[in-house]
Amino acid sequence: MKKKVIFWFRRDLRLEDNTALYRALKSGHPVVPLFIFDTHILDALEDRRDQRVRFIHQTLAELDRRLRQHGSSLQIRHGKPVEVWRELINELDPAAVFTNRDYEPYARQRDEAVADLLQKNDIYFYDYKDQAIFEKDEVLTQQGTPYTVYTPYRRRWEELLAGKAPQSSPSEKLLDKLIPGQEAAFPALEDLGFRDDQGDFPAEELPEEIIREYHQKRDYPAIPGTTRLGIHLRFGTVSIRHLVRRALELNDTWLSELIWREFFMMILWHFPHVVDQPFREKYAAIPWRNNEEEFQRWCEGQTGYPIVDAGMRELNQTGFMHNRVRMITASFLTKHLLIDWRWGEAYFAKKLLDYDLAANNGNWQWAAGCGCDAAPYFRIFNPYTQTEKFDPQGKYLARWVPERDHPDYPKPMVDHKFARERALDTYKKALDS
DNA sequence: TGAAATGTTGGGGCG
DNA sequence: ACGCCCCAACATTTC
Repeated sequence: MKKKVIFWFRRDLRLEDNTALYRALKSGHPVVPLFIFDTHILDALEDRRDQRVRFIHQTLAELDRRLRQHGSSLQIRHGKPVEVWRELINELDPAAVFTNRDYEPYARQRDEAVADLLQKNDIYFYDYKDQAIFEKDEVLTQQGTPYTVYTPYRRRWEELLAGKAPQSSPSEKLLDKLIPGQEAAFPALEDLGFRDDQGDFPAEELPEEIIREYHQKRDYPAIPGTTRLGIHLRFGTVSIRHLVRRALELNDTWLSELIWREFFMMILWHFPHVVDQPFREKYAAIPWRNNEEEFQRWCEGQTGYPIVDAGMRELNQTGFMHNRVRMITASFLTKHLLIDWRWGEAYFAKKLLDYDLAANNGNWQWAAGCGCDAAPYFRIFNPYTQTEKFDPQGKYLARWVPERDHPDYPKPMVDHKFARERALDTYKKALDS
């Protein structure tokens, strides 16, 4: 009997065009598909109804159902990855482990520890590029340094792609190479310490019409002009190669957004200190006001600025916020209230279904002015002007802040002109010295 | 992937 | 006819 190999699912919860899964299935060994619910991550979540856990659970259930159609089933474990792997090694005695690379600092450290353990047991650890078109240092300047400005990065990225459609790995065609056996138990959400809930997640079907018109409609939060594929990119329920192929056919502006995603992934890979430090070191000197009460009002959508409140309420109620409004609310928190971008980043991390460390961190630093290729600090969004431009009929406001004209709706918590000048002054003083 | 302040231009009202 | 003022519209500079 041939030894088994294990395919470890992480941020790639799909059977189609899954690079490492394909390679495992091609290895000639029977493949055990595995997912580990990582207690390091789960225990840190505050909300026992966290919708992202439910999304993963639901997605895994569907994967398992499909695997069972092929006579196999998904192994699911729950624990600290290194400890789980110790058990798996004893239990399954695998010849090798296949997985797709993940570039976040925690994942890198986890994989290093697991790879180390496997190596000590003479088990191969094969990892593959899957969640990006170009990873690590595949896109570098002529000096061999990572790009820190988006536009030249994008130019080089497109040069390397050379207009060619990225190739898929047809893992879905080899599912008969999975290990037979349907005895693996599938845990309920409750077994993992979470509660089940209602509600639909956005579909993973590609909304072609939206992509076609993306450049015209993406900035208007009242209309469905964005694809809402973030959550699927986060958990890998859709293949980036597939999306880039469609982007090449359908819309250049949308392709640009996919490249922004890789830009920030690459920044996080090369400059992991951005996780808790500004990319531009000088910005560490900004004396954030960090007023807790004001932060609370921002979180709850009670600032008295309708567009800000609309965004925060959309986030709180749905786990989603339109991108234009993410920029406005982030600008308001960092500039108008002078609250540390990391507070805002942490709040978004807690609430966004599509939360992704690289993108969230990159965009918050962009908004605060301290990131690579960031908006200059003196670029301060005027919430009223933004509303006129991007929600001219007030439809978005009407949906999320219906009481905005009532006498009991709060007055603006800070005067725009005053806050603007205070921010300019504070940033200028901190950066000059 | 801003906004405000400041500068310039040109048409119209008016003496 | 002309100069002057006003001010909207646009452009440039500044934050």
